[in-house]
Amino acid sequence: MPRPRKFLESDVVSSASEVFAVHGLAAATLDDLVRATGLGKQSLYNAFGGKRELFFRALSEDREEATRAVSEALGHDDASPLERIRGHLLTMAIEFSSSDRRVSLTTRALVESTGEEDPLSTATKTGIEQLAGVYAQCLEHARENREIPEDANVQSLAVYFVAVTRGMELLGRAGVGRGVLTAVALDALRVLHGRRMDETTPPGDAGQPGLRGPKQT
Amino acid sequence: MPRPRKFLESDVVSSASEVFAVHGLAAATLDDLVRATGLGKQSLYNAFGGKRELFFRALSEDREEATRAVSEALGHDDASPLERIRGHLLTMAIEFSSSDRRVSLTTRALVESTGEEDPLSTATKTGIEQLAGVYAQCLEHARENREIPEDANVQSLAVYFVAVTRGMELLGRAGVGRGVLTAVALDALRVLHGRRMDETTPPGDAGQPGLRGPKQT
DNA sequence: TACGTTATTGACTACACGGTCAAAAACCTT
DNA sequence: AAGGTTTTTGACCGTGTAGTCAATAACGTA
Repeated sequence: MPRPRKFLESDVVSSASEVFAVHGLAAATLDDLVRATGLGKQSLYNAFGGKRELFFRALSEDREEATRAVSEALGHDDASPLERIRGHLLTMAIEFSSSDRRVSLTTRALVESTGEEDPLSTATKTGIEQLAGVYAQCLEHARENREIPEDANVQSLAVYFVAVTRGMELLGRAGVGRGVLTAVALDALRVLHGRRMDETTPPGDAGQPGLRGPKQT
Repeated sequence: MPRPRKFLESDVVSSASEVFAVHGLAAATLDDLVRATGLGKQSLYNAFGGKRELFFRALSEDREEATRAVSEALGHDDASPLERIRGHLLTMAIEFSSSDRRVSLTTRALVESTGEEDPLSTATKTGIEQLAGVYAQCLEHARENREIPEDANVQSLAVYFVAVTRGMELLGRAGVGRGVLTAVALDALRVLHGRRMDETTPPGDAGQPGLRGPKQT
């Protein structure tokens, strides 16, 4: 019998997400959010509880979306695991060099968090772990396929890829262009083909027939 | 004959830098700055012109300091170029996994800039180019020394290292520990030893006798 | 069709912020 | 010692902020 809402929470969160991605948590004003979502202040307040809470909702949606996207890109079986990682990184290069002002909410939360104990910080930490998990899974498959060296440390490589993509995101925002970012992505991939630094002879298993080499500028 | 100042501009900028590194530009209040620097508001205003201008001063000092530090780490000739890059990256891993809340002002400016035309953005862009230049120089030496493949693209690799360090910075802030970050750094270095993705036979020049292999967890 | 429940609306509040003003203080020169 | 110049000091101001309140509207049910 109560009066029903005129909006879908998911729509609101998604609009808010946009605002936060462009302005960040602190710099986004309630007015920005009101304008973007079409709701009144009080409705926002009733439904979510305030700017910070709304940000958390947006953040967790963003994390889900991000891991979903990566795990889809890495999970298709139309190509070998290694090829999929390669494709994914190239996609990221293009995405990050687009000129819109978006920054992933995870990165924003990371930078705006005020301390190790800040809920923002813990939320992003689990987000990063999720992401690394997805990479790790794909890398494990690659290892099973003998596409990467037997002794590769899948766990640290997974974190490595999270770091690289985060760095590419920042560089893209700094105005680094698509060509350079693509070259960086291809450079980053060479890790998967390298010998360990203390080895002088190559492992016996490495050739990747299906892949093209980097066409660096 | 005018009354002299009671402070050194460099001291003030350096204190302000600290505040900005912890809080960011937007979140740092003038009161924070007043407290940290010991000056009165008006003195700050006379000497610098306002929060934003002070941030720019701090930013350019930060850029100088950062490039100076990197180029020192990469410029010593107590080790081969490649060894120096390795040492530098490991140093960064330790630094970034320290638990203080600092974030480089360049990264902050990058994230807080509001548009491609924002002076913040252009300042950071040149900062990143400077940094990449330092890496490029060292990589060039490494190439001349035949420590990395002849056909390595020094320019994109330089940008790659900027991306990796930026990523490591973010991960460190997310609470990723020293061990993992070190492993990531070592992973990142493998790029310099890798074959191109379309090669199946190794280049003939690679062994690095003085270096230990990664002790990944 | 009337009632109870919840959503919506828009005016309101308290506050913290960046920035300013004018008076007082401190120094160097002459 | 006196004057001129600049810094310092501390009170002040307008603005924009997140958040609140009380009145009104809209719906399902009975």
